Amino acid sequence: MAVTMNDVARAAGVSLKTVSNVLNNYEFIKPATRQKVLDAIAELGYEANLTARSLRSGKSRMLGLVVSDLSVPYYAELASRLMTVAAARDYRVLVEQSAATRANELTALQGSLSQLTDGLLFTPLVLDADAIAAARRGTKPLVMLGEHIDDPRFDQVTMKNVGAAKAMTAHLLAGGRRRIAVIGASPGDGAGSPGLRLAGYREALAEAGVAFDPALIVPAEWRRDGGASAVARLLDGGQPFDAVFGLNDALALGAMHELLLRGVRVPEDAAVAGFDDIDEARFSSPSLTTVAPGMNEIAERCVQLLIDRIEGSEKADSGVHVEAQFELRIRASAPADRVSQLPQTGTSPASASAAEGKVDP
Amino acid sequence: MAVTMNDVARAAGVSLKTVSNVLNNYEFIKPATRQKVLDAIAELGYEANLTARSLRSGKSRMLGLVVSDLSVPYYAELASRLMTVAAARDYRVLVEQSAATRANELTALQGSLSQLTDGLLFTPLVLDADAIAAARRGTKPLVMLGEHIDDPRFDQVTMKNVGAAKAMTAHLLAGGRRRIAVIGASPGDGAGSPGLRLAGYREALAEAGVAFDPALIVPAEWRRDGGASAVARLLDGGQPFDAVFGLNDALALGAMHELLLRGVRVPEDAAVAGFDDIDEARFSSPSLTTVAPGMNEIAERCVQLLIDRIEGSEKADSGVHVEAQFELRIRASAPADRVSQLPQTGTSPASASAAEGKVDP
DNA sequence: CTGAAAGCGCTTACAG
DNA sequence: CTGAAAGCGCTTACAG
Repeated sequence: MAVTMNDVARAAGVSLKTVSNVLNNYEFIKPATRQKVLDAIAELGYEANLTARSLRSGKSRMLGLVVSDLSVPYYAELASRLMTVAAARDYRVLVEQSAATRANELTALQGSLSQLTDGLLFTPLVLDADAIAAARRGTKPLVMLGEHIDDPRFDQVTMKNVGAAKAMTAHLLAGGRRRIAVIGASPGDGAGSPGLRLAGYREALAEAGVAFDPALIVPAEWRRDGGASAVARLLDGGQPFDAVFGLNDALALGAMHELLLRGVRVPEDAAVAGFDDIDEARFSSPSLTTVAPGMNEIAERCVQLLIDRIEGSEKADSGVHVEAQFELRIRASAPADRVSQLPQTGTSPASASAAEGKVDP
Repeated sequence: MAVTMNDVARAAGVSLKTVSNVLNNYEFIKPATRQKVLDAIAELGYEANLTARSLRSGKSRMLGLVVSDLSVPYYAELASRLMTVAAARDYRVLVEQSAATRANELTALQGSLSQLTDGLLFTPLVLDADAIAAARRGTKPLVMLGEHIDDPRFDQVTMKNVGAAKAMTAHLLAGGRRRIAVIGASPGDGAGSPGLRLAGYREALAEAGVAFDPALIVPAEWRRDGGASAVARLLDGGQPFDAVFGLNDALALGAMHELLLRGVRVPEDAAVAGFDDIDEARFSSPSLTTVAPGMNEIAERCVQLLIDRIEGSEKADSGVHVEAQFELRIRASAPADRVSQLPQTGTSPASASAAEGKVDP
């Protein structure tokens, strides 16, 4: 029913191979022959059957993207950009959600997703480098996204977690904050985004001569509700603090929501900072100070790296590691200068018993 | 290199067809034969080549999803759910972004997306029913999402736009609001989400005996920044209002951000309501009153309808139309009772000159 | 520069 | 219940 290459060949009076040559931009074709073929294609409305091409050539021009949950704003924004960047090189992106479970991450690596695609952009959250190396079958390219893995065996595109968290912490310290709670990590975390960002926090504290207090490090699921309940626990525990650093924006926004609900003023009683600079951060009330981790650069570099591996133009023997540049976005939730925000009031540490809220958005 | 059906057939001592029969759950196979085949599959680690299956059978077990922009929270949350629902029926979802341009919507309908998938979930924003009917090639099933199209030729899954907007407006009126600004529509809008939601708003006003004032209807791009700038124009125009109904949550959240920035108290000076109930709405400050449009139901019904069309179990001659049930989510930005919020202050209409902001989150 | 043939790995009539 | 053969629509060596 659909028009095939055979129909085109017949209409143009050439062989199948010649049509294929034209479609694949083979260079040594007589202009007249090429034109005959192009005319026939246009006249018949021929479109190549991608499935047949894929079966024969072994290439699908699809990239797989594995994230835990596409409804997480950071992943949604990343996926959207990845699709746009990939489309510019004539690739599609096929997304798979892992729900951050071991079984699903293994399936993503071994199952039909990798069969359907030419390579994978993988954000592992539970599998470690050895598990991934062991699970991997075949030789299709694999680029790691995020910071859970840091291993010379793998190509990897990340953000400057340590440096960015350090810069943000330094910003809060410069604003006069001394008891900065961290939401989304455990004191002992070493690897992955939580551990790296916590390390940056500690470096900044050390340079400023501020003691590290493990009581200020509050574990939480990296979602808005996780941030909210972490702050609730912090306030209920009576631990004084004058700033909250959510290790991603969802945590920070959830934290800010709970603070305001409890009557803690932001930024007067407690500054709030996040990490990711999702679109929502600009429009929260107060707007959220956060780290812009260079998402555009991440999207471009990882698609480019993966396609270069697929097409063989990137030949490095060991893993290529790319780190995107970050920027701080200073907004109302944690302004540069604490004093200028509060000409008359002065500062008081936040607590569960803070008075009626008053917010400067 | 990969294990093929032929290898399995040889190992099991049966023909290719028998292996195929086992894989496709053909019922009349001797248990012993089936077991031999299953053993061989397990031993060799055979996995069916989906591309070959797709080429031969003409079915890919992929659904196409066309939205304007996957980074829009509503679409991200919808896509995430669609994937989960589809996966339960052993289908994948391939997403394409149209950027709400005519050219891209046509491409999505005619191009390689429809070739790669067994059917399309399509959210048209610029194409109308006739254009879609004309552009459509072949006979692959197509289910419309959203309200831009309402045409008996097409299957369609929508929300109760009119009823939900009417209920929300009635809620605002019941709270004592009389000058309710609408963000995201033009006074003349008739069709699509803006027109339908505006119609619900007008019905509620009429039933309450409140006059419709076109000066309160403010057009805007359906994004956070659109909501913010629409409110800025409204305030700058000096038009008094005591509530803002953003026709989606992004608009409402952007509007709320701008109100608070200008010192307009929410909900004291102006209540704010939205539409969609994205996750963010629960965690804004104040939390956002909005319409939950039944996204789970929408996701389930549209995937089910599309797959039933693909597999032939849905045989209706004309378009099947499904409307999901909605619920109001009453939160702090527009509580049920205005007076209880303000025991001592009373009400004053918002204006650009409103005094220093004070927010009850 | 172009053609005739083989084959990617399945499913699908068609026999038996 | 199972087998041998054809064919989905391409690309890829191999000739010439």
